Amino acid sequence: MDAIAEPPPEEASTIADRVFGQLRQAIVEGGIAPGAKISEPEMAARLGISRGPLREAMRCLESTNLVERRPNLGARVITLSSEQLIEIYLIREALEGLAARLAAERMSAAGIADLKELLAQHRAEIVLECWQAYVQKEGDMDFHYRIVQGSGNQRLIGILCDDLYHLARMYRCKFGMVSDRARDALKEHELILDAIAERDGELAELMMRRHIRASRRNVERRLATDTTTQPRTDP
Amino acid sequence: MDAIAEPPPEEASTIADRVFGQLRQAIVEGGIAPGAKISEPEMAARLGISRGPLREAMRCLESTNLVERRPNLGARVITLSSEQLIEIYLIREALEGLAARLAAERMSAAGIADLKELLAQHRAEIVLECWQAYVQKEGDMDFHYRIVQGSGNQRLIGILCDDLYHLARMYRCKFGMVSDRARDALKEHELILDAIAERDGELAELMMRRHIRASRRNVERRLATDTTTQPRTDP
DNA sequence: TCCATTAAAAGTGTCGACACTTTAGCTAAA
DNA sequence: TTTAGCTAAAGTGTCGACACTTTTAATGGA
Repeated sequence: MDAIAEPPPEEASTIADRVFGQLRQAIVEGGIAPGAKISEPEMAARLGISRGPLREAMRCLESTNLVERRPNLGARVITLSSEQLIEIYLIREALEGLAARLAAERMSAAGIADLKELLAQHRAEIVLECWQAYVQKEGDMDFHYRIVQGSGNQRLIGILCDDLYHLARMYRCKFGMVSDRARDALKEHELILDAIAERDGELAELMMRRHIRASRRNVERRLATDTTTQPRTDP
Repeated sequence: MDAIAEPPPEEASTIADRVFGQLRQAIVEGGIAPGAKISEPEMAARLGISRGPLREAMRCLESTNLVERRPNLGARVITLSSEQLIEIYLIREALEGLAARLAAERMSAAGIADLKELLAQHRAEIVLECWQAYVQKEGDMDFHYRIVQGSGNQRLIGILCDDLYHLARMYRCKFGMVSDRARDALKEHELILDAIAERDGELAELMMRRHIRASRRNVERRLATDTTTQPRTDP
């Protein structure tokens, strides 16, 4: 198996940066299993680079909480627990609520129009019966991603888009999340966008928090009852 | 001048980790000026190490947003703007509000007792007329730090204690913040702690958000009127 | 057979050296 | 004098090699 993808079209000017992106993608999408040890000589050989840039990339992965490193013992991909997933939902509720409020105040009219188009497209997909794909595929994250971008708060964008969203995606790839909440989620997205379009920051924040809270409770319910959503423990 | 402190008592087992801590402290406390370029050969020589571990430490500093690195151009300490300071306050309001709510639900009785003692000590200091020191010295941050720790949310702790608090301290070292809000802040702290002690998460969150909002507005007011709090632009 | 000791192998941490890029300074022409 | 081009210096990015630590395997004794 070839767990690490080829250098993506947009080439980073330095090997360490490129490898960081490659490894992050491989980890998030499951190409490198959670808990797996990453041997520096082996990985460097597989990537055709030396250990120097690889170690720099590993440091970045450690800083973004995708690998855990212990001195003299090496690095392992983090393992996913349902507790950590809930932790992330709680943080997202707080931060994306803020993002929605700021987006309502500062997002450009063009950005809002784009989002309306995106939601229209999602609505069409749901009607076409392939609606399971809505939340499952990156449609949901795409919506959230754009609102965070629209907040204009660079540090907020960094925390959510550079760190938490990759983790959230990792969970989605690991647990086979097939959401039954697509219709509700789309409706909630529309309410959020309406509030943003009317520049009602207070309402946008309230709606976003309620939306993420509903997602979290949905996950909590599944975790409590459905054993198939437990993380697989690959040998 | 010797901008970089000696290895702190608690020795990290690897050079890169230790140097990361040293450089972070030097940057936060102003030993290395904002905007200053960090030359790898020069810094490595000053620290008596080679460039390998230094580069790893720089990568970590970049991940924590304390330095900005551009390929082939080197790394510079970030510059502080009042806009970014406000960004941080907004994020803290959201996240520490969450932390206060979780702390009210999960903090140990012993932890609450310790906090009460801390506030009593702060109250005594204020009465002793050296009350300017309260917010200025790390007393304020100490209180916030413990509440975040009390939340038990590991990822929340990481975001606030590993990243944002160092930035906040950097701002405090740079702008000569002599707060006139010590008495108000202490009162607010007491209200927050009361809510936590009564396990009233909703109220604790509300009070914490209000407290941080008040701090932000205080800063905004100063930034608007007082030119002495503008960041110094060292040559 | 089982456990302790020990030697070898693998792996991480660190260093010095080299290639390529960027910058600074200098020369020369307009 | 100014500016364009060129050259040398400095700096970053990358690599291979070595030292020390951890793990594995083997050997020996009980």
